[in-house]
Amino acid sequence: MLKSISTARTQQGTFTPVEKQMFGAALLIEPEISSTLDQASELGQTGYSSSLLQQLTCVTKRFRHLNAEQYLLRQQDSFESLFVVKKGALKSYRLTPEGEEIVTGFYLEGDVIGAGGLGNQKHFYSVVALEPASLYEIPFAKLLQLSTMEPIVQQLMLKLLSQEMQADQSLRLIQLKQVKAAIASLILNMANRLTTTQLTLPMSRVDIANLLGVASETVCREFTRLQKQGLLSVNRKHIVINDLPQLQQAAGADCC
Amino acid sequence: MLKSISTARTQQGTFTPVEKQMFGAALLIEPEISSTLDQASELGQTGYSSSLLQQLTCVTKRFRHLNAEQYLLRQQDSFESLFVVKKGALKSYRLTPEGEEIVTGFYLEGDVIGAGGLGNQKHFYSVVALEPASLYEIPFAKLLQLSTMEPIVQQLMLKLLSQEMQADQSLRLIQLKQVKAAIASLILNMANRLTTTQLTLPMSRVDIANLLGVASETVCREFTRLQKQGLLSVNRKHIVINDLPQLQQAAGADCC
DNA sequence: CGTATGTTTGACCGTCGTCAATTGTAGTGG
DNA sequence: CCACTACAATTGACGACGGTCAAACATACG
Repeated sequence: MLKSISTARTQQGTFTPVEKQMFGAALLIEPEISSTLDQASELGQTGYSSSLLQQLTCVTKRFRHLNAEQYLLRQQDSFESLFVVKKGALKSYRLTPEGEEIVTGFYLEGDVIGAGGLGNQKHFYSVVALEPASLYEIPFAKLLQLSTMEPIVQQLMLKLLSQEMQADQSLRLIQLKQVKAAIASLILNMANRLTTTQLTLPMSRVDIANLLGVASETVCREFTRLQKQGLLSVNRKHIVINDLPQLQQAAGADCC
Repeated sequence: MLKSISTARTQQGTFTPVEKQMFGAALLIEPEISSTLDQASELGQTGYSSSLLQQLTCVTKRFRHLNAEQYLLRQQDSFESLFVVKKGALKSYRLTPEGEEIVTGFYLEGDVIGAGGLGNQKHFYSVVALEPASLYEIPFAKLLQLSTMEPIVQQLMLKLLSQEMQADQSLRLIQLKQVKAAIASLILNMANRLTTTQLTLPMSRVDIANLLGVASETVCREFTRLQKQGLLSVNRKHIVINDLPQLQQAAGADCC
């Protein structure tokens, strides 16, 4: 349900940890890609790669700040940049012809926004901040330009898109489940990403309902049911996980 | 619901119609990309592009034939090729931990299979033929190699991935709708692609049910309901559209 | 012709959507 | 600092949609 399947990682290698973190945060480097970078350096392309790195870190130095309710981009905006969430939370959604909101995902720290526009001229969803948020901005033109010089960048872009696709797919899996399981999955996913048993949801019940395609009342009822079963403590947006194993079972093996 | 949003097209230009069709069928060229190709040629890169074209047509000359029920690829297979459906129909699916089948899409003539693996080592779904099918095979390694020489190929790959993502997204929209609307959309999409009011479904009721996340009985009931309303004539897998405008309305503006 | 499989239909019941009332919380202005 | 207001969240009642079980039926294949 959340856009990123994995979080950015750093590794010891040819690049300094700081550089890697920067690069990783910007492009969600997986371990294997990270080592690809290392290998590239080891293969005598160090000069080339480090200049690449310089350009990338340069590119990612742009920042953008949003207040709650402010839009990062709107459906049909022309595609110009990728964004990486540095802090805060956002949601993406589309509108049905009837004006209903269909939430397509939530973005937390480290998530990449806009990969879906990589092959298109236009974005096909709007993205709005749920709380004050700051983001890195990566101009797509710059990225494309770099990619012609460095195949690694191209692979990264492909990987980004694939990840976003996989995230969408697991979202589909969630929707097919019982609502109870979907909620449990949502909570678990949030908790995993934040590595804590206590969390504050950035999104409203309505947002969750629109993500799962159910009524907001149903979301409420499932929250209270999970609380009565002792798996969660719920107080509005504040959630405490009381019984992790049971919750995982309720999620029904979050799968894939 | 169906994987491709648009079908391959041919245009008059630098390349011969036959070449274009080949290229278009293989990579789902959009008009604007197609004209990009033309522009590239006009900008004096003709030699380069036509060698690209030669390589592409060469690459796409590989064929693959499947009987019904035969697998094109299985979940966790390593990613080696893209496929383009030349004839026939296939479905892709994943299994839940409980062993339930979740259909992720149907592929008809002209559809591209496997774009989701572009950034990954493994495919995350299985693909099986619903009826005898023949496909073009495009080795990924070759494609990547070409893309380092020709930015256009890279753009095409990005576009392919984006298209697959958009298809997934519209699938999500369908799932959130009423089952009736979902079925109507499915039929309309099939009919549009085949440009006819009379069609034979390649997939079973169970497959449709697994795609939409409902019971197969529900699919049956909606089919008969649409028939009783006079929108469709249904006889097992044979469908005739009797009232297109009404059907489109039932689909509820297939949107986006 | 007979069996296996896919399809259709009916009966029953649980889940979830809708409508509505109530509570709780945060933000506003006095 | 305290009402007052607006809105999110919660809970209840009721009905419809869709899942499950079961049976009847049609079609394909041997």
